[in-house]
Amino acid sequence: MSKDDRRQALVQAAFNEIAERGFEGLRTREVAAEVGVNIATLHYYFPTKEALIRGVVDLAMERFRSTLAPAGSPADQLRNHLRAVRRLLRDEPRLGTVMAELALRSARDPGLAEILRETTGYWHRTVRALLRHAVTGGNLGPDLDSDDVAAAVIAVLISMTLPAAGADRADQSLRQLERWLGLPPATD
Amino acid sequence: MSKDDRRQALVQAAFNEIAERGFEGLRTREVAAEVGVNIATLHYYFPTKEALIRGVVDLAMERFRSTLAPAGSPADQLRNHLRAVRRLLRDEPRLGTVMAELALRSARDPGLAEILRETTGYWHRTVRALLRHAVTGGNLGPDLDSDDVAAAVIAVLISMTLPAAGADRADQSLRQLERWLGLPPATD
Amino acid sequence: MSKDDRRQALVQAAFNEIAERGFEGLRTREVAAEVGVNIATLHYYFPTKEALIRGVVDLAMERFRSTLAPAGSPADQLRNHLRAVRRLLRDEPRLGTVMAELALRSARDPGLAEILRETTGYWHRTVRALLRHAVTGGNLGPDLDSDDVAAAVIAVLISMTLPAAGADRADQSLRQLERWLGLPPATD
Amino acid sequence: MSKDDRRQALVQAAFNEIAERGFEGLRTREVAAEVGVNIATLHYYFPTKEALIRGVVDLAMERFRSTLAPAGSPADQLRNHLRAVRRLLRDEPRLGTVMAELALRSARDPGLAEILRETTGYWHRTVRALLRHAVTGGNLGPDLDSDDVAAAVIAVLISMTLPAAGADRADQSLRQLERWLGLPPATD
DNA sequence: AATGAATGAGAGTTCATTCAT
DNA sequence: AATGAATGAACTCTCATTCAT
Repeated sequence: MSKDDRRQALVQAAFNEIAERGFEGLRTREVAAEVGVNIATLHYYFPTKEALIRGVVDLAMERFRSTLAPAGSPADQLRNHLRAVRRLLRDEPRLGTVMAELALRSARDPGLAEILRETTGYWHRTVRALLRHAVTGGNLGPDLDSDDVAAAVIAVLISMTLPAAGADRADQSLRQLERWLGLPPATD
Repeated sequence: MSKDDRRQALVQAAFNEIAERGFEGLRTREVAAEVGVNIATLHYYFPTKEALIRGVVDLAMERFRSTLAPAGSPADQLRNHLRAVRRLLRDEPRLGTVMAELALRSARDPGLAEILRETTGYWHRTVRALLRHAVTGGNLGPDLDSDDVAAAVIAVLISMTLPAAGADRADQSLRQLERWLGLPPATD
Repeated sequence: MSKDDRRQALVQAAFNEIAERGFEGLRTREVAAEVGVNIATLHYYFPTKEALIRGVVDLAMERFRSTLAPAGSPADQLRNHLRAVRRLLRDEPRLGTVMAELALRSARDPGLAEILRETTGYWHRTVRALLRHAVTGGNLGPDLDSDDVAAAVIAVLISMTLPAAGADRADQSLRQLERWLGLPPATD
Repeated sequence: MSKDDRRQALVQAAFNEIAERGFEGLRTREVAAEVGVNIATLHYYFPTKEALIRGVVDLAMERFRSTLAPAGSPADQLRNHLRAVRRLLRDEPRLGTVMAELALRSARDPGLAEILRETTGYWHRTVRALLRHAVTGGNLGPDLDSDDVAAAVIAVLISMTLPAAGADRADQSLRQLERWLGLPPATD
């Protein structure tokens, strides 16, 4: 197993632990055990627990950002984006959980806060661009190309990372969002 | 200081600690110190850390539920509710943080999950009732009285408990929500 | 309840706790709870845990010493003594347990060691006197009136306070002792 | 120092602590300090205090059982056994104390009770066999080959683990036991 | 005579981190 | 590159004791 593979395995294990036990329950020994290596080996790859967490942040950000890439014909990109995010959070609920954990932690971690701010900003600009394309293409009313709409879209998607509402609520709110955007509701 | 006051002081201190350091950083000694009592005194009031956390759950739920009570004339109740929640989370950002922490923790704590499920259910029914009143009163189009709309409203409000978006984004998304609901945007 | 009765109730409760959990598990709060009084009340009667233990020592010694008093006709006193001790330990196994606990503790408690030394000495002299009477009365061979025999008798009886051997072993050893002493074996 | 040596050192230190302070006064930190390691190191070898105590049980049982092995010509084995046990308890009084502590604890610890029951049973059978050999060899009257005699022998020896009687009493009772068994009294 | 409230000291246990090998 | 062994610091929780009432 290459050095990089092992690094990734450790990060992935830490990711899983955070998803299942929260930062509250994250134990480096558990992470090492999950990968089947000694705790000292973990510290060989990541000098501190914090460094390991940085690795998890990078992993989560990368996974999420790869979903943001516009896909499909311009006319469909907005609807595809909503569906892609919903599918991501449904198929990989751990990612949503970890991102929510990171969001809460960012209040005490300026470096993390900056990273999330950048990602959120990029996401906002992406959604805004999708709105613009949809308006331009005649698929959306012109009043829907605004920061406020982008923020609302993102708000609904972000709320899906918290388990409070439940999966059904997530579907309902997303459906309504699509109605407000004038998109035919998703059915998958 | 009465026994009940001290209990409340301890719960409040734990609440503050969770808001500032997360469950990850909650330390009973810190809670006791914040109230100015010995750690043994804390255990005199709450036999275990978990019991103290239960106290925090009760406090958070009570604070939040007291905001749900409809206020103002029926025609204004929906708009008032949105504003009340936004104001609550703006004036008391700790409550939002704690509730998000609780939401994440509920994935590992069935008892807590049940409590949140109940509160969310109650909230949903409340919003749904407000929508119905608004439709009945002619302030809202009839298609807006649905579980989907209630879920969307709640989703936007819930997203405000996570710091990821930032205060500005919260305002934007709420303003757009009010537009979609046909309510004049809040200005305070 | 008179002051003295309450004192006695506390001592008895402590006695029971020692018998059931050993000094290892003796908790003043548990003692107070067993009597139904506040822990502070216990400290009103016994300023320290050690003082309470002294009370238990007195109680145990008194109970045991009252068994030592010769009973029956001189010819039967030796056999009666053996039977009385055996019956005491069978009917009140807690007393044996507590006395063994005290014996072990005496290694670290000179005051207690002195008390046990006195009691043991008194017991030894008592048994020795019983042996002498039996010899004088012609019920025992003259070689059985000695410190060695008294010590052996007491050794067998003391061993019955430890649960290691089991009740059957206690009966067996006592029966053999009676044989060696030329007493008809006990049958009850 | 090998891993096994350190384990043994910790067990031996715990053994010493129990002998000197009883289970009542057994403190893991003290045990670690006696060996000169950190308290966390102790928990590296023994996850819990109870596991450490199990180690002490094993040590005590092994030490005691190794004394039970018959030694010398068959004609002398019984006398040698008595002398060996007496010498063991005299030279290593801690072993007697620890075994008495274990005996008392066995009342609250079924696992320990089973271990002691086994050891006592084995001891009983051993003594019984020695009695049989002595009778067969003509060194003992035939009536002395019985469970009752074995039980009496063991009772006298067990009583020596309790300090109540004192060393002199132990010698006296053992001497008398040897007389009853028809063995010339020990003189060492 | 009795108690509720409070505490200092210390218990067993955990955990991220280090270091010699 | 990897590990077994070790640790300092800190954690939750306990307990005998005190004190104002």
